[in-house]
Amino acid sequence: MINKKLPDKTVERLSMYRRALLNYVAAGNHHIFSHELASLLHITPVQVRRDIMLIGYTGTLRQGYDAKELIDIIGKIIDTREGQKVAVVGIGNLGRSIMGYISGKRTKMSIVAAFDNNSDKVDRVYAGIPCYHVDRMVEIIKQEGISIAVISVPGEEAVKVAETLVMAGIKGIFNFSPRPLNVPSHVYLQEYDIITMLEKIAYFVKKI
Amino acid sequence: MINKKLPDKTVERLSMYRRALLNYVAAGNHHIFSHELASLLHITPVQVRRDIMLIGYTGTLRQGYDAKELIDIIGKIIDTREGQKVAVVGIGNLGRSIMGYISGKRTKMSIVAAFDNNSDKVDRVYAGIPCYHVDRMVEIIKQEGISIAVISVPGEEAVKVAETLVMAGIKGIFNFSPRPLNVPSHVYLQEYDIITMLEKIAYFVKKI
DNA sequence: ATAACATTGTTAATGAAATAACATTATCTT
DNA sequence: AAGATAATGTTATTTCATTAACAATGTTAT
Repeated sequence: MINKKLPDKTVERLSMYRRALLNYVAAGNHHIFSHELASLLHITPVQVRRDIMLIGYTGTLRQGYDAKELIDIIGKIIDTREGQKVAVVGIGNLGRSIMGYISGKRTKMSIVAAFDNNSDKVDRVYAGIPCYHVDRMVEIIKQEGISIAVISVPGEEAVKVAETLVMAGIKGIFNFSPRPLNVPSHVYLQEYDIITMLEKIAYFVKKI
Repeated sequence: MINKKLPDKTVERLSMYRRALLNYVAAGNHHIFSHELASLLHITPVQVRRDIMLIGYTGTLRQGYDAKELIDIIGKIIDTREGQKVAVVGIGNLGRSIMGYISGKRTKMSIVAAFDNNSDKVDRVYAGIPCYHVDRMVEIIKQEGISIAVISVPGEEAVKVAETLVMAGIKGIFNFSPRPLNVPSHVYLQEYDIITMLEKIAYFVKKI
């Protein structure tokens, strides 16, 4: 189908389309128009159609899109057949919150390991996920075939953790710490700095 | 100085510049070149210079920028004199994590109230912040003059919470729930969907 | 059967962000 | 004193994302 990389923002929306569509189907619906899907996400219909065009799916003129088919196509784009394994590094509130979000959801991703350097947390189980000491990161990541890691440790530790993750062969890193990371180009890095985003809101609130 | 709105991404970087500069100054430094600041954030020097140009500050040719001055200027842009008050709605792991991030930090923002609908949590204090029942949101927000709210409730409750916040006169909303919100244009909305971002990483990891 | 309509799919235009190119200038070297 | 250097500040270009315009077409109404 499409082997070309999709635009960043389109991929984000595909994930959101899928979730909205799963609800929609669960409510007993079958077909959906671009303007309906758009209104579920509060975006424009044309953006929906454009995204759907990019993934090579086509609807029908008077019925719109078949919701189930669209869900499947999006799954083929985002998921891998076997599912991707995720590790969470840093079992503070944020780490636990992410573990809670995902474990038990019907996504193809699964969190299979947590890491922390606090011995009180090591060898316990959080949201069904075993917690190991960070010293065992490389070992476990290789052994389990984990491809994605979430960094939710304090800033001071983030750089070191990232280096270890890269060394362990991780493919994607989701960094919530406030330290900008530097990773080789074969590792996909997504950073999100909550404080910065709050400060951005503060700025625009001032301007309103 | 500049009364024109700055670009979104520039504001984000300003926040990150400031934090990097605070460390830099704390380490005893005084002046910084664009390429040094850039390397702290892993971005390009030209982007740093452009951002700094946009805020109307200028460095000196052979010394670069005065770190303290730059910190002050950024403060004038982002902060308000009295500081902005923030509420967190939903005291799950994510809510607590955000409260922990901010309370006690040297930012001008302060979290002054938390809300939850779980009576076990109401009337307790988390990270120094009192937790009220969601039914009292409008009252407390008005009384305290809270301008920004973080929504960290489960999806099902998010829409209702947002409506109440808008009604209470909130100016900025930071939505972590997976439900897209719809707010009037005088409210600044920042949404972040953690699952979606993880799925995006999954996609790009596949593509690498 | 024809016209009006509602919807999709696609191309074109616009806007925002990042990058590149380059002009300027204070300092240092010789 | 003249030239080289290393930095800034700014304009121009490119790239990416969104929005607008519109052509194509199956369905419904008359």
